[in-house]
Amino acid sequence: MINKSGIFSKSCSHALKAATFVGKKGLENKSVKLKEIAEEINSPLAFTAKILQKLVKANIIESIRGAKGGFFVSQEKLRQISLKEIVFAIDGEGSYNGCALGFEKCNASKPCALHFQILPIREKLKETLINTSLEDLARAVGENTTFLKE
Amino acid sequence: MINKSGIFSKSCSHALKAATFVGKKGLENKSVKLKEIAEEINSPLAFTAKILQKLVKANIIESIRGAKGGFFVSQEKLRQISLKEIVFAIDGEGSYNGCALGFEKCNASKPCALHFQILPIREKLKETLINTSLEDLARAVGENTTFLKE
DNA sequence: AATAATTAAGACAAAAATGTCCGATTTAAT
DNA sequence: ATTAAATCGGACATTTTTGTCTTAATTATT
Ligand code: FES
Ligand code: FES
Repeated sequence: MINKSGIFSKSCSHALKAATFVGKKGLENKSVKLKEIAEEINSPLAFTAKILQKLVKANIIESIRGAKGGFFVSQEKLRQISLKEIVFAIDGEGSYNGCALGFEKCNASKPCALHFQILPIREKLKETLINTSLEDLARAVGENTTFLKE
Repeated sequence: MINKSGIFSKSCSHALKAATFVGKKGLENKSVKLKEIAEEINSPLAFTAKILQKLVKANIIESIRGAKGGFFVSQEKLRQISLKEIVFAIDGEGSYNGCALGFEKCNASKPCALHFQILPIREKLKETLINTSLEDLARAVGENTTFLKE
C-alpha cells in the first residue's frame, strides 16, 4: 500500500533485501549467516530471522542448520525466482491483484471508482515483479550499482 | 503498500470513496450527511467521520455543522482537487515518493536494489494521481460506470 | 560424547493502524 | 429559549503489523 515507506510493507522490503543479499553471496556459491544478513540489510536480527524462515518455507532460499550453517540460494534458483515469488511469500496471494478500493475482488464487470486509473499501474507492477529475477537484483548489488542500506 | 487490499491503505481507500461520493452529490450542488456517506461507501460510521474530518481540515471538502448539516464540495473544488491531494491528506507527504525498500529518501545517487524497477511505476502512479480530478471519479460514479461498493 | 555455533519455533511485547464511544459544539426549526 | 439534528474532538478499544526473547533442534568440530 502507499504509505510513508513507499509501495511495499516493511516485512516485504526486508524480505526483498534479505533475499537479494543471500543471492549476492549465492552468485559466488557462498552461504551467509543470519547475523551478517541482518547487518547488511540494516534490519533487526530477530525480525530478519522470522522473514528468512518464511522465505525458506516458500522454497525461495534454503537454510543450513547447525554450526557452519546459514542461508543459501543456488545460482539456478537465483535465475528461477522472480520478485513476484518473494512478494507472494510475504504478503500472501493476490497481493498486487487486489482492488485499489478494497473490493473483495477486482472485477472489471463491477469496477470500483479507481479501477480504470489503477489497472494499468498494477499491470505494469505485476509485469515488473514477474520479469525481474532475484539474480537481476543480486548482480546489481554485487556490482555496487544499487544498494541494500543507506 | 502492496497488501491484500491492494495499493492503498484502508483509510486512504475510504477517503477516496467518501470524497467521490460527496463529489457526486456536489455535481448537483447537494450536501450529504455522514450517515448516508458511510452507507454508500460501506465503511463504519465513526471511522468514516474521522476520515471526513481529515478531508475537511485538508480543505478538500467542507462541512456544514448543525441541523441540516452535512458535507459538501463545490463544483469548482471538484475540478481543482486531484487524487494526489486526497492521498496526501490521509497518508501524509511523500507517500508515493518514498523508497520501495524503506530508505529515508529515494535517492538516485544511492539507489536501492529496486530503484530502477520501481521508479517508472511510481512515476506513472504519481502522474495518474495528479492528472485525475475528483470530478473525474465523481462523474463516472454518477453515470454508474464505476462503483463505490460491491 | 561433549561442546559450540547455528537455525527453528513459539510465546510474548510494542507500535501502528483501524475502529468505537461519548460529550461538546453548532445550527435550524419550533 | 428549547429542542432536535448534525458535525467536532478527544479518549478509548481492537486488530494487525512489527519486533523480541527464550528454548529446542541440528550439525561441525574436538
Ligand atoms: S475493481 Fe477496484 S481496482 Fe478493479
Ligand atoms: S532509492 Fe529505493 S526506490 Fe529509489
